This record gives sequence, C-alpha cells and structure tokens, in this order.
Amino acid sequence: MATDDNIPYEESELYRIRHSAAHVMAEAVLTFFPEAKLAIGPPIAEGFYYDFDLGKDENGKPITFSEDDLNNIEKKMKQLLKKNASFDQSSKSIAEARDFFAAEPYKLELIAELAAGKVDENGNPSQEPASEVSIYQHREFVDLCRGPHVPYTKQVKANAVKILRTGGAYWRGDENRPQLQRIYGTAWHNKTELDAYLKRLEEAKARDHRRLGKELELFHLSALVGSGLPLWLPKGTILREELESFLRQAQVSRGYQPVITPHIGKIDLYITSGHYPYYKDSQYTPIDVDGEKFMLKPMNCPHHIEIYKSSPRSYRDLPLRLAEFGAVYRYEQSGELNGLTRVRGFTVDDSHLFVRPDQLHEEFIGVVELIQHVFETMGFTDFRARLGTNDPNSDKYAGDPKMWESGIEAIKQAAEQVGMAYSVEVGEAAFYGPKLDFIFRDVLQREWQLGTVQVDFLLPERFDLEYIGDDGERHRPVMIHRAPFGSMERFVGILIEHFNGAFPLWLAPVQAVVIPITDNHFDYAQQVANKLHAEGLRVHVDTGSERMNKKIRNAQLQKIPYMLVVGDQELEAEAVAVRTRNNENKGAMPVVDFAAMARNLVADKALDV
RNA sequence: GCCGACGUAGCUCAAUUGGCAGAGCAAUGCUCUUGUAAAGCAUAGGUUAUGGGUUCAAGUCCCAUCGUCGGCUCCA
Repeated sequence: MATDDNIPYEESELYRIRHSAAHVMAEAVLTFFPEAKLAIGPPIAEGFYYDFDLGKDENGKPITFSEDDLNNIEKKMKQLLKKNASFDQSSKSIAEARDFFAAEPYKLELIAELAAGKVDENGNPSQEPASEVSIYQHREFVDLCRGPHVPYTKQVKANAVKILRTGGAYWRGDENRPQLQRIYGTAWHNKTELDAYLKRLEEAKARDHRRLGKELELFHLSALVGSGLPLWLPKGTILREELESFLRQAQVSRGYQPVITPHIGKIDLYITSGHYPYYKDSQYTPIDVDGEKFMLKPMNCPHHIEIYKSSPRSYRDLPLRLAEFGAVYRYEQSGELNGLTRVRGFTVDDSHLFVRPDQLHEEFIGVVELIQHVFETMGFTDFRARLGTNDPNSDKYAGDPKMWESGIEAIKQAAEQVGMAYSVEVGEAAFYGPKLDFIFRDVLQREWQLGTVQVDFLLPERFDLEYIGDDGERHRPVMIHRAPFGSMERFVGILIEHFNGAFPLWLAPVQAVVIPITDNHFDYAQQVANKLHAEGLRVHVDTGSERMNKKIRNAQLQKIPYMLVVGDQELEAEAVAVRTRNNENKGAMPVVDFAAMARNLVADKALDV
C-alpha cells in the first residue's frame, strides 16, 4: 500500500485524494443519474469506490451501470476535477441533517445510527452517540462525510484517476439488504504512479495461477466433472506431492502420526460435533442409503476424534497428534468459486492434537513454530498473524465464555513467548474456538489466509473425550486444530503466483530438460537423462524435431530450471552444457558435477537455481 | 446465491448492418542436422457451450440451462 513516508494510510495525502475522487465521481454519476441514491464511498487500499442505488426500470429490474456509462462518468469526472472547486466542511445537527438528507434513505439510516452511536459518518463502528454530523460540500455535491479531503478538486490530478469496474454490492455488506451498484476507481498522486499501478495489475494477470496452471499443465477444471472440483495433472501432482512429503517429514520428526479416514460419514457424526447446523448451507446434499444419511466429509475433525475414542487414553498417551491430508467437500456458492483458491473439493493438511491442559501452551508453540518453518522454507517472509476471537453479540459461537477466555489467553501467551505480533479481530474465530491465522502477503501485495491454529475446548466436551490422569481420575483433553498450508489447492494456487510458475528446484515438476543438438545426440541425451534419473532428478529429454533454439524457448516458457544442451563436444567430454531459466549459460560441466549440484539444491530446498 | 460481462479449433483470437466459420501457435507428416528464446513446406482439426425459438438465412437476435470471469456475500 502506498503511503506517504510512515504516516498511517488514513492520514496520508493519497487517502484524501481518493476520498475526494470518490466524491467527484459521485458528482459525475449524479449528472447522468440525477435520481441515484447515495450510499457510501470510502477510500480503500488501492483506490476508492462509491455505492449507488439507481432505482428500478419499468420491468422492476434494478438499473445498473453499463460500460458506456462508466466511460461517460470517467470523462465527466475528469472535467469536474479540472473545473476547480473547494471541499468545504461544515456540521449539522442530527435534526438538520435528517431534514437535509430527507430524499437519501441510505444517508438517513447512517444518520440514525450516528445518533444512536453505532457508527461514524464513514460507516465504521463508533462508540459515542453523535449530536452533530460532519458534512462535506464541493459545488452542489453534498455528502455526509467525516473527511478528510484535499482542499480543492484540482489537487486530484485528472490524469491520475481511473474508473476500474462496476459490480453489485449489498448495502452494509448484508445479503438480506438491497443490492447497490458499486463503482470502483483508483487515484494516485500523478500519472506515473497510476501507470505503475495499472502495470502491476497487468503483471498480476500474467501470473494468475489459472493461466499458469493451464500453460504449465498443472491442473484442469472440467465442466463435466463439476465446478470447483479440480483435476490434478501429472505435473501439478508432482508439485503437490513434494509439498505433502515435505510437511509429512516435518511432522513425523515432531511426533505426528499419519492416519487415513473415509471421505464420507454418517450425518450423526456432524450433528454430534455441532458442525452440521453451521455448515448446512454449504454442504453437498446428504446421500441417502437404506434410510441412513451420509455426508461428504466437510471437515476431518470428527473422524480424528473417533480415532481418539477408539481406545482408552492415558495421560501418558498425550499429546496425541493425528495428521492427515484429508479431502473435504463443501458446496460453496457458485459465485465464490475461483481457480484453485476457492473450490468445492479440497485437501486440508489437517491435524488434530489431543493434549492435556498443562501441555496446551507448549504444543501450541510447537505448531506455530512448524508453520513458521513451512513459511520460511517457501520463502514467505511477508506475513502477519491474526487472532480471531468470538463476537459476544453473535450466536454463531458455541460453548461457554470461560472456554473462550482460556483459549484466547492460551493463544496470546504462546504468541508472546515466540515473540509474534498479531492483531485481534473479533468475529474471526471458528464456531468451536479462537484461532491464530497466518496471513501471507504475496509479491503483488495481496493477502491470503494460509496456516491456521485453533484451540478447542468444545468438541472434546461434545464427544465426551477423556483420558485417565496420573491421579487415576478421568480428565478432559483439549484439542488443537491446525493446518500450515490451509488447503493443498489454495496453497498451490498461491505458490504458482508467488513464484510466477518458476518453482524452486525441489518443487519443479521437471527439473531439467536435456536438449540434443541434432538427432545424432539423442542416444547420449537419453544416457544423460538415465544417469540423472538414477540420482533422483526429474529429467525430460526433448526428442522433438524442432531446432535447439526452439527447444530452449519451449523450456524457458515452461520455466524449467535447467536446460542441458548436448552436442558433439559434450558427448566427447561426458558433459552437459548447462543453461538456467534465468538466461544464464554456465557452460559445460561433467554430468556427475551437475547431478551433485542439483542434488544439493534440492536437499537445501534452495529458492532459486 | 445475488448484480454484471462473457462462451467460436487443444491455446490465443478474427468473422461489416443477420449473408460461404478464418488466422497464428500447438498437433501430425515430410525436408533440413542445426551450439543457447520461434527453420521451411504440407496435412488434419468446428453440430460456433447445450437445448429451444425468431428468420429465406443465426457465431451474430430472443428464451432457458450449463460453464467461466469481475464484484457482493461467504471462505481453507
């Protein structure tokens, strides 16, 4: 996010520019749609938006912005920016404001909540009831608004502003409220910054995992198989299995025990766990067999719990760490699906740790350290932690408040001990307990929730879990749910974009391609490949009829780490001419030397070749 | 699920106002035997997502379904 020096974004000039741009855009909209009702129009991370209610057409359908409308609005907006006007603040009493905004139902709702002390003028939560409201005006355009703005419209450069897109958006983000028409725009200090931003958007498009997944033959989405049910192609499978094997090893050395559970389970299992009512709307319909209902597994927890219950547990058995790459199925709404990052069938690198209360602290720290290890290995340096707590005002969260308190306390203590900063976000918890999420920011500054650790006192109670303590009495264990990757699908999707398809050697589906210069070198190329295979490397021989140059180009486009060119000279010297995908020509080296070098890079999980 | 846009060869895209479905890449065959990012020629490839409708005539217009994309909601 671009900020001026170290000032918080909210206090930066860019924020004022964008907020002002939003007002001028709304002014432009009103010139074409005088009847439009205004909702809210705040600055956001990389621009701004404004929501409008355009009313209904003669068929009762909501009026929406067309592409032409957007073009016209943008043109008008630029004119209005250049035609200078000052932004002037004033205040009105609640009664005056009600009067003034009498024709603006959305503003009236905000004023009512302002007066009740629920929100501020920008729609953000507030504490104190307001007696006056802040108003900003430029020319004829007046908005309920806390500001701040730039002093004059001219200070928003017309050539540094762009309208980006439109879309429906629910009023107050509530799908039960009317759907408004939102216009997104962006604004920057100057044209250079705008162009840089637009270029960044283009780059993001080029490294989109859906595009690269096709080009690099990693996965396929088939309409016939079903929406959100990805098929892993051979190369994508290598990538995924390398990740799984990396985590599996890391887990075995930390005392985890792999288990395997079925893809379906009786509905009673999920009713007992309490998952069923929470996830009912996002489930595949239960399968009815001989009068019994089975559900596609939406989560692995209850299955692992039944493993815990399969035999009496002693305090000596704990912690019991059960791990599974467990496939789960959730019937996400169609509009939510997206490539690999949002699917209906996915695999959670799931584990449930059954621990004694006195082990909770240490085990939680162990999980946090494992996640840190995973992120570090991937070269993910830019991430933050988020403590998700229950919202006392919501009925979404089960269990008694004491459980929640001790869970939250356990997470805070663990985070403190490992020196990890975190932000607290109310209402981000799982229904059964608080959690610490790891949110990774990729090279394009987008944030993704990946790893998660959750403390759960509830399910042990629901399933009546117990262990026999050293006092001979029955005690209740605590559960930790955790997934460092989050889901294999999402993680791979993010990894594709993070590395722009140029995976570290240990992950690259094809690590090297041998390129014979002429047909006469095919045999030698195959010998080289055989040797490297024997060394555990994934090598492919390009026996196509193209010229060497074309084969190099193809390998470059496939982002294969090494191109091993072999001709007469290499054949003679038992060597390969090594070229990297970074356009680096390392020259000839003996095959054994290349193998040793590559093996080391794989063993070290080096991030680049 | 809601709002909007879109769906033409394996991929990326063309196809005046409705008027003979086409190109590049990829694939296949042949020729060339090549030294670090695209050799040449040829061949094949399509019920224009699916199903209806309007029309002398539909890739193009209308309806429905499926799918994809951009948002909203939701979320690993």
